[in-house]
Amino acid sequence: MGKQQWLNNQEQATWRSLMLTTMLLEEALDRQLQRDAGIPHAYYAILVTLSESPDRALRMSELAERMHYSQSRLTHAVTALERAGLVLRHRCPTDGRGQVATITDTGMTSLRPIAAGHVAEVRGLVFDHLTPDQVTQLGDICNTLLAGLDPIPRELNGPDSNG
Amino acid sequence: MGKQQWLNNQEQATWRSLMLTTMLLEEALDRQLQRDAGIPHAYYAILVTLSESPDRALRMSELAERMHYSQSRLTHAVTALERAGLVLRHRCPTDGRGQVATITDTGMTSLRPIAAGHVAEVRGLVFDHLTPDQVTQLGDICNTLLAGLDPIPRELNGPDSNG
DNA sequence: CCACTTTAGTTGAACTCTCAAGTGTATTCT
DNA sequence: AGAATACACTTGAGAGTTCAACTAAAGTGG
Repeated sequence: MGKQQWLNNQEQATWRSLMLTTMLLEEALDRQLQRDAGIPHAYYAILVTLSESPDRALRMSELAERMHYSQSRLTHAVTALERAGLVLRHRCPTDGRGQVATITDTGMTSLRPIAAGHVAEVRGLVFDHLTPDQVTQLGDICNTLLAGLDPIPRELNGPDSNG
Repeated sequence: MGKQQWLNNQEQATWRSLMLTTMLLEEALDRQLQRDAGIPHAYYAILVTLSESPDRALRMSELAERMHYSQSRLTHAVTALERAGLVLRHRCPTDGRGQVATITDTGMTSLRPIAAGHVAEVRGLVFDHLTPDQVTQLGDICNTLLAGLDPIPRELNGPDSNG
């Protein structure tokens, strides 16, 4: 009746490889950053996003949306980064509810060597092993899957279809 | 000198897509299993591995190695699964240090519908969107990366090269 | 202007995982 | 056999995440 229910052998093998690869890759990235910078990968990503933003600052909600983190996750993370002196938080001037997170000078200075080490790890674990064609294939596959995974439409705010 | 240090534009875009894809995928799998079965994806994987093993049982260390989990992680996980009545633990008869984890009848019975729901999720999020060629490409890419990521050689215990 | 609802963000508890230390059982070496 | 070492597993503390309240400020409609 309709859709096939189970995975065939090739799909099953691919699935197990994919799950193992993503697990080991995330662990390797976390280990490297924790060892060399004392922060997890998720926190590093926050610092990078802030460093690339105008005035090195973003509203908490805007930051959460870009990172695809929950607000709670972001609050906890920014609290930790603030304790570490890498980020500052202050009230938003135009909206009394809002907070603006800013990466500090210390944060910016720390980030350069951390990013270099991280990129070296990414090259060494991923891109050094793939052909240009494979990079293209991987990008295409991920973008295809993102269309189904990402609740937020990318590149364009679709018109609301309900209401 | 020598190796290129930074990622080119295509690599950077691919990398961001990959990180986002793996994050959203893991989150979706965890959410579905937590909602429908009350356990996280990592625990589900343990149950599956046990259910496929002879006598539905494995030594803790053997299980940890197959899952690529730390022993500590596995101990905590099995403790939780035992509390839930899905797994049992008892002393290994041939080695007083060892423990053998067994999936219970309850665990086996619960697993069938849980697995069906999980597979449906995997199909719906991944394989329904990919062409057969893409599945092959993805499998090849993952296996390539695993060679560099996986400390344990697969399919063959290589001869020990030290000593 | 005052209730009602929405939005922004925080909080705290529960859970999972990591890391370092600890317990107890084999194994090895002399 | 006895000491030293290695192995299997557990424990507990700390960190990061989720989830369900909760606080407080905007917006909305009478």
